Order: sequence, then structure tokens, then C-alpha cells
Amino acid sequence: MPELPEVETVLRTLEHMIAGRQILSVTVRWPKTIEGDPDAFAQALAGEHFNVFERRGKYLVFRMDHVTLVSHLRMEGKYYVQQPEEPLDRHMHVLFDLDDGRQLRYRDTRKFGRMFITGLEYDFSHFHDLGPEPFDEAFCPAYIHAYRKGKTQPLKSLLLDQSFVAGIGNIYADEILSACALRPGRSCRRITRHDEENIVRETRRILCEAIAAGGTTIRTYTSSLGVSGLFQNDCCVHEQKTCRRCGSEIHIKRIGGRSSYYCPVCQK
DNA sequence: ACACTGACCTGCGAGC
DNA sequence: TGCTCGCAGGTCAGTG
Repeated sequence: MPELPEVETVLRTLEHMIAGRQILSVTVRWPKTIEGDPDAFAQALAGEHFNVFERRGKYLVFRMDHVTLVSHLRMEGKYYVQQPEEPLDRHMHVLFDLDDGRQLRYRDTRKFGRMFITGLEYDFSHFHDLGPEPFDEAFCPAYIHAYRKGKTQPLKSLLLDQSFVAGIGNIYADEILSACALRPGRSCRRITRHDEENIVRETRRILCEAIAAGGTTIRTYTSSLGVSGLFQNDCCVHEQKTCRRCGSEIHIKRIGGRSSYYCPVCQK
């Protein structure tokens, strides 16, 4: 499931592969992938160049000539750069014909991912209630303190709340709370200043390490493969049987509708 | 205002 | 073997 580090990896890999390329035409095979009118989407992108590659939270942002293309992979969205004669499968929902003869293909088995176009000056403030980036200095202990005031939700739900901080998903939320020795079900009302400092530091550390792990895939990419990160193979608690720190059995509990993995010994 | 639930989708594994 | 059921997950609309 792509979270911030995976989205960053996908973005940098695509930048490496298609920066400056022009879109000749767009084919939409599953219209619901496109927010808004798919025909207008295809028309607006024809002739546009991939100029600037940005990420905001889990959103991929491509600045073109006259429009901005925004893409969210949700759970299983992937991009492939292939030759047009390579066979399509039934999960390839949007095709972008490029000026060098290759094809950028969006593939999504669950069809949850979405993309849309908007103006060149798009900055997210009008459409999405996204919180600060984890690496932005605005994400600090004092910010957490102010944000959680009056709230009672579990810490896990707080970390998944994209208007609190942008880019964290279920896997990294579990890992961050494990690193902070906090149980996912703990109320955000009942943490200390020390915990707030830990959350900021461990969030950044874990995402940094994950981006670094994903970065290795950039150097080894092959043009016809989908891009994803590697860090998710290296979790302390998420989808683990035993705690990597103390060896205790990992517990699973549903919190906010998500499976949450934690060590009952290390996390209080 | 806050917190929780269900819908959107498909593939996969468990259980019968 | 073949079927059904439940689960996985990010976001948002809807509900209490």
C-alpha cells in the first residue's frame, strides 16, 4: 500500500523515466478512475509535457504546460512505462501515449485510485484538507499539542488523519507508535510532552529510512516494472508474529476500522 | 465539532 | 473441488 515513502519513490522514478516527455493522447478504459469528465481529461492532457514532479502527502502532482495532473494511488495503483505492443491486462485503466513511442500505463486492481486535472497554480488549499508534511517544521510537538486539544480519538486514528499530518498510512502508523512505545488504542488526550517529541522524531526517522530504502529501487528500476518501496518488508510490528525488540507475541486489534499491530510488552 | 461506519473494488485465503 | 464469506486498505459521505 503506497504511503508517503512509496509515493516519493514512484515520483522520483517517474521523473527519471519520463521528465520532459509530451503526451500525445490519453485513453481512459475505466472512467471512474478520473474525477470529472474523462473526455475533457484526455483532451486537456493531449500535447502537454511532464515538466515538474511533486508530491503532497500521498498525492502525485505533475505540473504540465497548462494544467496540473494529480494522481492518488490509494491501495494498489501503480505506473508502468511500456512499449505499446506489450500486452495490456484488464487492470490497466489509463494509458498515456508519449512522444518517444512509449506508453505510461496506470494499473490498479482494486480501482480505488483516482486522478484529475486542475489549474497550473493548484496548491491543494482549495480541494483537500491536508495537514503539514512530516518533514515540515510546522509538524512539531507544539502543533501536536494544539491539534489534539479537545480530541479523544485513539493515537492510531490521529496519525491516519491526513488533516493532522499528510502521508502516513496504516503500516507506518503502526511502526511509528511501536517506536514511540505507545499503544495504538491510547487516547490522544493521554500523552505527554515527551510523547509528542517522540512522535515527531520517530515519524521523521522512520519515513526517512523508508524513503532511503525505496531509493534503492530507483537505481535498479527496469522500465516495464511497476514501482514500489522496499521498507514494508522490514517492519517491527506491522504484520509480524513476534516483536523484533523483545520477542513477545504481537497483538492485533481493530482501531478506527483498521488492523493495528502492537507489542503488549513494549507499548504502553 | 467530533468520532465512528459503510461504500467503493478486487483478489485471496479460510471454512464448509 | 467448488462455493461463500470476510478481510485488506485510503478517503469521503453519511450518521449519531
